[in-house]
Amino acid sequence: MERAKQQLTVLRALAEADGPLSARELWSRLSGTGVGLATVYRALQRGVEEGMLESVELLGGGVRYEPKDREHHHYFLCSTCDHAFDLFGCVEGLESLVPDGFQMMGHEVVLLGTCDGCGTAA
Amino acid sequence: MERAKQQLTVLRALAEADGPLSARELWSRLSGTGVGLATVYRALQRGVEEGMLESVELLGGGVRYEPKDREHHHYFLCSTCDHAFDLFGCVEGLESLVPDGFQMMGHEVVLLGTCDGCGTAA
DNA sequence: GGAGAGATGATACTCGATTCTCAGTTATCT
DNA sequence: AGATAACTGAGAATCGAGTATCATCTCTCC
Repeated sequence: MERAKQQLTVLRALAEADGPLSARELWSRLSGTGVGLATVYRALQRGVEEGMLESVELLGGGVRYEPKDREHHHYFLCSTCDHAFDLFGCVEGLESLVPDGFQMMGHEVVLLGTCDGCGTAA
Repeated sequence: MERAKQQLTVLRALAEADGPLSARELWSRLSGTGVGLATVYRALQRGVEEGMLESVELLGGGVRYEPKDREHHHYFLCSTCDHAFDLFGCVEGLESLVPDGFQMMGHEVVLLGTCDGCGTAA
């Protein structure tokens, strides 16, 4: 296997994904390539430091990563396969929910349900 | 201190809170009462089993708990004190974000920013 | 070809969250 | 009061995520 290029392998896999991936998810996708878990973490960390990746936190713990060049978007979390999918578009009227004295600096919307594959398979 | 009533103490503290609390948060609020952490976890677990409590997961890991009798609502997560506040009201237009073939069964909206206390103090 | 720097995989380790264990405590029933 | 079962607090044990370590490998430069 090639060395010194694992970082690229990691970034590429992330770019090809249809949503943010956790370190473990990413690692299992690269399992055939012999990349170590530590390398995945290192590549992700470096990617974030260099501004190429962004870490996102969704429900259920774990941090996931995705390329930073994507527009503002939200996620669909499949309760069956636990995979997160990007959703493009946003919602309105969030400001009206903010109580007096609170300052909203961002928001996160996560839709829950079953994805295409899991819903069909069931 | 009274025994056999710690479960009630825990449920009451949760009912009086202005948002979902994590086990630790709850424990620190009860620190004066001598309730043990294990007891807090036990009370929460029993509360969920008996249908009185609901566990919610927000960004940033940790599971939080709140009484199940509350209406559909969302949360405001303060990035300074890391406390979650209930927000009543909801948003529209979420269905339009769902891709073909996906089935939405629920949604979660979390507003991020600084709460009343933290914003004022800063 | 050889030296040095950076990258890598395997694994040990750390840290926090949650659960388990156990002996002592309390309420209930007789 | 005595027996029994449920409850409790403290601390040990467990588990998973993420990090640190280390010997090895690869690339670059000389």
